[in-house]
Amino acid sequence: MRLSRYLFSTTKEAPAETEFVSHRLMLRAGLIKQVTSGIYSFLPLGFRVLDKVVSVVRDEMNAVGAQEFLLPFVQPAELWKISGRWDEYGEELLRFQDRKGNWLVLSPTHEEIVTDLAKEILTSYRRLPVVVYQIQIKFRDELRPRGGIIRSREFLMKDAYSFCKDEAQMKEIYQEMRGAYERIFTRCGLEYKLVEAESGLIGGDISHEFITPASAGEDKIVECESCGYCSKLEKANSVVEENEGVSEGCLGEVETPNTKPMESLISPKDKCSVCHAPLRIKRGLEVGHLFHLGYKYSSKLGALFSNEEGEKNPLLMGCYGVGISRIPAAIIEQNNDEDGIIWPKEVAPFKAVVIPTSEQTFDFSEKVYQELKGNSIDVLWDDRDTSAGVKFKDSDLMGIPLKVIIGRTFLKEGKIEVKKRKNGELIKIDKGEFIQQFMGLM
RNA sequence: CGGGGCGUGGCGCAGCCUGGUUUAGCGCGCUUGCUUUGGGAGCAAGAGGUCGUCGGUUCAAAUCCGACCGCCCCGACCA
Repeated sequence: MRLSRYLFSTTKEAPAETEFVSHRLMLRAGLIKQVTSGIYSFLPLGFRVLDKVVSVVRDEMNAVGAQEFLLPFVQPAELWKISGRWDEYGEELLRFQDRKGNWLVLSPTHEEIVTDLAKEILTSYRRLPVVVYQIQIKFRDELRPRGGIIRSREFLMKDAYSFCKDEAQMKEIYQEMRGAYERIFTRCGLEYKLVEAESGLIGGDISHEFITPASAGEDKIVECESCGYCSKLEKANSVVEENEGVSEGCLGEVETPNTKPMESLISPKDKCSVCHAPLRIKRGLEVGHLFHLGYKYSSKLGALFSNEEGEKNPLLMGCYGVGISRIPAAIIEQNNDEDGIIWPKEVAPFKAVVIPTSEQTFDFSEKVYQELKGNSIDVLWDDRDTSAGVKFKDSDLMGIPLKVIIGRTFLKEGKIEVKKRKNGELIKIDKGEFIQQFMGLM
């Protein structure tokens, strides 16, 4: 893509009240633009990142046999009345009427409609288990949207639903999904913790969250300094040590008669209930959630299947969410410096930007750009008529992993420079060996 | 929903307290020209504003008062 024709805008300033790095940088680098409270446009650059995240998620979901489909964003009130959530959900559920006066909702999640679908098709144990997923807009009329895309009202989510015949099958699927999630977040360059969590309004008994450490996060997690025990603050257990310094290190599963649910705060006396090491509180951002839904929706909506004995039972359900539009923000929270964003390779909007810094190298820079493009590299060509400094600053702000600089070093030594965003490392490559060496850097 | 704050060219802000000498200002960005060009260049000349909306007070309102709308921040709640 030639930058002179790219719909983007970078700025030196962000509004004073934006307090999170990710929010500031997303605005400054021109990834998103706020339209109204909690609702954002993704500009081409931001959309590319989002799209990369989507690809990773899709890839890993497909790999564990989940099937992609698409459910409606606008749904009739009826199914919500049957499940009971028409009354339970409160004002977060945005409701409105069509011209005929029928009530509709902008879907905040899709359990009702997917259960209704499963009810028609999954009528026999022979067809189970099944996992379906979609990548779709959700709307939750949040009391208070915040942090830019971190907590928006309209957001993009991957939600998967599993239907099983029994607990054993369910457990298997749950583990597969967990594995897929671990790979998703690793590929996105995110550090994460898997913690036990509440399942809230979605329902169900077992629930785990993938929390990524970020000061912008809304969740507080408790982490053991020694054995890796990790939990949401409100679900955490601790033991109060009577005599200090008894046990050090991780002892694995131990009987802990003094175990107590943690209150809202931990004191220095609260120790890990597993290994008795000190605990600490961190802020984190929920990026993924696994729910064991049980029979809540299938029984209410009458989604029954026949088992081996010909008996009719409700489908055993699970659901699995990934907050896709939140992930770019989470990545930025963990990957930035004073110059801007530092995208991990897999989610970078472009892998490289070709920068001519002199009029005499402009034509040659286009050749290099075309050659990279010909090798299927997502590459930008900064063909703008502006100073080298501006090009470098913009590239750094936007977080492009590699700068391909063609300027005075090329004129003097015939060498193309490649500079890494992450550590500033500068590599000079001979014109003739450029492509081979560059591909080696990818 | 409770508490706090803000709405002024495309973006970021000042001006408001103490109404009129302000033709509504500054920085960034934008346009044109010249000089520049390896880390957000310089000079010169320009374009661009119903000061959120409606109403009130006043000889006079960006400025004071009221209502409304929108947005942000803290809290409770949530991917």
